[in-house]
Amino acid sequence: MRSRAEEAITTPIVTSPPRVTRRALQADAKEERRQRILAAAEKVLLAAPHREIGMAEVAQAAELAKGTVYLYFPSKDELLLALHERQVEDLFRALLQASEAGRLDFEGVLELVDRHALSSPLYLPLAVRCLASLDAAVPSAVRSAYKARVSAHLKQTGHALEQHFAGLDSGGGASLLFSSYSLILGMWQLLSPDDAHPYPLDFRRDVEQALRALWRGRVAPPSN
Amino acid sequence: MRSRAEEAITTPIVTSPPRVTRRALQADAKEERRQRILAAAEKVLLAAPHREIGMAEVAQAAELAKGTVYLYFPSKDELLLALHERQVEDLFRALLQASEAGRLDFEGVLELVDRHALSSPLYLPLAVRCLASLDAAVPSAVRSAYKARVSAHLKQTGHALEQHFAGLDSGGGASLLFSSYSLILGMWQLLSPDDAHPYPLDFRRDVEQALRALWRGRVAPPSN
Amino acid sequence: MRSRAEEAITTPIVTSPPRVTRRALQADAKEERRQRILAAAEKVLLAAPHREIGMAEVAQAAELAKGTVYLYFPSKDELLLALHERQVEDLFRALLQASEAGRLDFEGVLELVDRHALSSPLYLPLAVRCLASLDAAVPSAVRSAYKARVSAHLKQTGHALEQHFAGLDSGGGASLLFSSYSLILGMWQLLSPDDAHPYPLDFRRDVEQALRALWRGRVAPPSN
Amino acid sequence: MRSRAEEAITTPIVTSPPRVTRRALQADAKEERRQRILAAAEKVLLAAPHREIGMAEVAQAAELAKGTVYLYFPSKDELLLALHERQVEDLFRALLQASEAGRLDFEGVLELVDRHALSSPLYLPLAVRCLASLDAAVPSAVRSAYKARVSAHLKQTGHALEQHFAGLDSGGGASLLFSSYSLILGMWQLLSPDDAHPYPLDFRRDVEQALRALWRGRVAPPSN
DNA sequence: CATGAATGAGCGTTCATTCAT
DNA sequence: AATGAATGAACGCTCATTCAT
Repeated sequence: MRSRAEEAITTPIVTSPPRVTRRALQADAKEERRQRILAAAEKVLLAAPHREIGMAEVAQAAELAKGTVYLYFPSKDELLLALHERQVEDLFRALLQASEAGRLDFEGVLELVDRHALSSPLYLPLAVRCLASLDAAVPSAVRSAYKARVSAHLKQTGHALEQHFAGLDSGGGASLLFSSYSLILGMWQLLSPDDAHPYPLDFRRDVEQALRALWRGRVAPPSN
Repeated sequence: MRSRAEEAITTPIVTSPPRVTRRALQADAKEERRQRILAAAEKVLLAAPHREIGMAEVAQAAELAKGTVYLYFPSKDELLLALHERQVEDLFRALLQASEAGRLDFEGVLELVDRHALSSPLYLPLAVRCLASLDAAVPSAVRSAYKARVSAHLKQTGHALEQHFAGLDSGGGASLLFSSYSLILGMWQLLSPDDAHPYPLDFRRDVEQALRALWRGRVAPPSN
Repeated sequence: MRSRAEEAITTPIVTSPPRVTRRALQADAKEERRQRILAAAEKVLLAAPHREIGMAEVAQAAELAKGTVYLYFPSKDELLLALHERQVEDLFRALLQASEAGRLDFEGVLELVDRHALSSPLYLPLAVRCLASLDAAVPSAVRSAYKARVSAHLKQTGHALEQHFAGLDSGGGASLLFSSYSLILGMWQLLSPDDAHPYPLDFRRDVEQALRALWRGRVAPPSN
Repeated sequence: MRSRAEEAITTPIVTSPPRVTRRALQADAKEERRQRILAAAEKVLLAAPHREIGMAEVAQAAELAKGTVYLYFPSKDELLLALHERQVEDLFRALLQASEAGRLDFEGVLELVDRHALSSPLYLPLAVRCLASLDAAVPSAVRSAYKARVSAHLKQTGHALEQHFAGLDSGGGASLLFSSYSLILGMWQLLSPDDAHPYPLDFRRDVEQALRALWRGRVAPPSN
């Protein structure tokens, strides 16, 4: 590593930009790179949602060297976890927006879940893969932080849900969301991994039916 | 083949074999050896339910050579699948017995599910692992056969379930079992993979709560 | 193993056949089995002349157990060598017959070589395979015996050849046969191993051309 | 990149790198490493020309990790093929040089063939091994490219040969070279694989005799 | 003689990660 | 910060041969 003195010599001219701005710019650039890598991983994964992808592929798709990827993500598992979390947050964001628009009823939630997860060729395979690696390969600090963030989303959206359904007591919203999510995850694993039955055939319908029952058992019976 | 008389002469005293049969020539001895390998795999897996085990470990635990294991199972994935299926069948068998004893209500099912799956350190991790490998690594013929067997169990137990709950129409029993199973599988993945929260703490309770809601939404409301 | 006394008891009736005949019958039966195994190996090999075959395949094709094959051939290499030698002897036998019929000129030899080796999908691949294993995997005693037998054939046929060509001195016939054989073997390896150029296209023609030159260089110029 | 001045400061005394470059970053360094691996393979092979070598041995001999070898050669078969081709090219290069020096008569060719192939403990065993694996284990694109390169060499040297021998028509040179090569390859397999008769005894003499006949049959009779 | 279950050494290849440049 | 060459542990599977039955 080069000493400060050296640096002063080799970068003699560019002195100007104020510290804060510079840092901010760098931070922006860094975040941009991160997103670019995630986008690359997503692209690669979309081409073959089931196959386990390699870091070389991701790096190539991001037009970066393999080593560079490791400057932004400490491991493959955490890279994939970050991608997964981005998708989770997209879903929660959509749910919150629906909540603000007063459309957080069963149909509204189902539609968003369908759009973000059920119909995405990526969401559920990636979710399963990441959950499997969570405790085997991810440092516990990272795992805990991830779980805490998801919990917070869950709690927040759960609260919103409780506004819409009188039958839900405090915490009941988060709990309902959680079990709904579990249900979807489990059903996908039991139904989807089959080339004979491509994705959306019965899966969408079966999930809807089960979710409807689950919600009916929790809150005042929905339309059905 | 030697006559009984001869046998009496040449093996005069020792009636039962002094040691475990070294070679499995009869069909039942072969089945026994198969089970022994499965037991060995189970033992190895129990020591570290999360880690991916190797065939060498299994062979060693079974006191057999690596190649011998491959006489009984064509691949690691199919060995694990067989182990998983054995556990699945144990559960279904227990459910059928409960059905015959007229105890196939929610509490009865929950208790059996708890005993066989929730409380087993093996069942759910193995289930997830096998489901993940089902389409990636298992020949489609084997996959289809496995699915068909499980479907048959599901249908049979579903029918039995429909006897107990007037609210279930034909096929509703299997469907309810299926979504219950999905729910458990999903919740396990979301909750369990954490060394900080060892298995049975909240998991059991949360699963019960969610299952109860699911069933309540499907059939005449259970006790709760 | 059973004692003589036991044998006397368990095979009480069949006493008659004279020793010699019996041995001869057994020897015949044994030889028949040997040939049957060789035929099975040939059949398997014909199905895929390039692939390395397994003893299990041979045993199955011979409708015998794997272990039984080892009662007749001490190893896979020697089994294949025996098969190869049988083909070599077929060729030599045909050459001798041609010699006795006075047709051991170039055209006659070429025709027989073509029929037995060039046109056979088995001969040359097997020859190369066996030659490769000769010193690596075959006991030296077996190797020497094989070489001696082939040398004898070579010498005998060489002598016959010398009758037809005044230009050949003593030993020249065997030498010419030997180099002809080498030429064919080498050309096959350089030309054949290609899916793009299936066997008989140019190979036959090129071999003939080269052989003709070789013979022309040795003896009084042949017809061409 | 650091300026010369800087370098002078940070690495004040030692001018040339004290040890072999650890990383091959430049194209020529990469080529050098490729050659080093080939040299290592050659060394290992020389120790036991018949035995099938392993990549681990090659890597160890090259003082590299096993994985590194795979950065330069996609498979063992292609590594060996590259080594073989290097030897083939050495031979063709020598033939061309002889041609330019006007010494491409029979004696000249024989001497070069002797030096490069017959007397090398490596050349012919490796040639046979590579020819055997060419269609079984090498991607067809690689195979075709290899064959094309050898064909080009053959054609070029064949043309040169035709200058020296009036009796050779167009294409006759390549054809003569080709059959000569076949003859050598075949004779080596028939004669050499024997520990009782180490290489150079009769082999050299027999090859010469056969080649002489082959050439005599093609062109104006050489001295003999 | 016949069987076929059991053996176990042997190996090429991948790929996440590191670190010299 | 960026690169990409180097690393090396990890592993499932085959199959010729043996030998208990």
